[in-house]
Amino acid sequence: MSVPPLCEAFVLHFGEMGSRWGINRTVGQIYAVLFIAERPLCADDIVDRLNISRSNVSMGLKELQSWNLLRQRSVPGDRREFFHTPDDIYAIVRTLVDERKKREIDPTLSVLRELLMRSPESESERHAQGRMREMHDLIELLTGWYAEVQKLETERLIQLLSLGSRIVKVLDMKDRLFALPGGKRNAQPEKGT
Amino acid sequence: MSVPPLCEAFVLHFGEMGSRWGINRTVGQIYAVLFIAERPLCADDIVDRLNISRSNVSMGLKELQSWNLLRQRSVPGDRREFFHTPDDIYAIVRTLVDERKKREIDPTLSVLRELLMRSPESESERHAQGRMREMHDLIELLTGWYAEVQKLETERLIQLLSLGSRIVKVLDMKDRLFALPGGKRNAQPEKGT
DNA sequence: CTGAATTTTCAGACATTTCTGAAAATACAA
DNA sequence: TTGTATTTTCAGAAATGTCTGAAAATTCAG
Repeated sequence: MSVPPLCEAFVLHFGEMGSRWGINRTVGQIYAVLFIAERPLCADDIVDRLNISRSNVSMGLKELQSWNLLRQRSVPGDRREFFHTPDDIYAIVRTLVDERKKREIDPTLSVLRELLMRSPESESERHAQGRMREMHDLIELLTGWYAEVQKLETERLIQLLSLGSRIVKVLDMKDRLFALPGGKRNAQPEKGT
Repeated sequence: MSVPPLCEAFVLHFGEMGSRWGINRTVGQIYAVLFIAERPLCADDIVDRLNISRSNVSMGLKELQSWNLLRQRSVPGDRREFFHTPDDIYAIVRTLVDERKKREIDPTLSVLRELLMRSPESESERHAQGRMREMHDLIELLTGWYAEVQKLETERLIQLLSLGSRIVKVLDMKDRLFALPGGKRNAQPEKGT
């Protein structure tokens, strides 16, 4: 591998983690190289940096593209394609989570929906269906929340994230505001509880 | 496979999804069987239901235990161990997310921390380190938020999740309360914080 | 202790995934 | 069009992962 030591450590780590992330070593390394590159890279740049075959790079790039993780740029007068990752790391994470949800959660949700439509034909099927419903409802709650949060601008998201569990205090405050004696929606803070 | 049709469909799906979830087919199926079972099962019960070898079940159970996904119960006068999944599906998801974080995120965070301590020895290393810092800071923000939320009781968590993006309205309200004319921190509900 | 019931380990068979080089396809300048 | 640069495809080699049966280990009643 022909990259500076610091970069090499990063790239190797991404390669090793690849398998845990459901992509393979090479794909992880290609992504890492692109992520830290100072400029968009063409396929041969990646071959040089990682010492892997050209065809492997081609397949790896295809894979990353199927995850919507790459942008490409073509230089006038140059026939090659240059690849880079988005600058905005928040956007990257949004994409990543979206894609994982699409591959790892949505199919299950749709199978569960289908199975919940069927009529159980025994006590054990009835029980199983109960468990499936619990799973279904929780996944819906989580993905519904995610869909909502996904709509927020980065600014708002950071605000929310920074709040952490202190969000509970805000929720409490809201509850108190809305739960005053003498009717709802009376914004006098002090009285209630 | 000797389970009712509805259960079979569920189990087969979990098997197929297994590879996307970073576990193998058999382990996915074993989990599925335990998840929908009406009572704790012993290893041989699983062999019967899935038609796989006893040793495979043994390894699969070990794997699931390493994920903290199983509870076991021993019946007096019976030498066998019986396995089951927790009843509380929220607890299951908490465990799942914890374990995935531990395996998929924490190692990266620690590598990033280490790499950010090093001194860059070239312009390209400096740039790479900048990207690593962005990644590091975002992961810290996300995992920090997660750690906070993990502390909430299920009740609170559901409240928060149900709110979805309407949380923003609550945040706005909070901002307005704290940003009234006449100095900061004046419109708080209770005086002493 | 012995011996039966049960679980675990592990070498090798089998299956799947990843990687390569060579060939085919594509894109485009001249 | 031809020729060259570049990308993609794909068959098979290499590597990795999964599964099984047999043997070893463990557990516990008697």
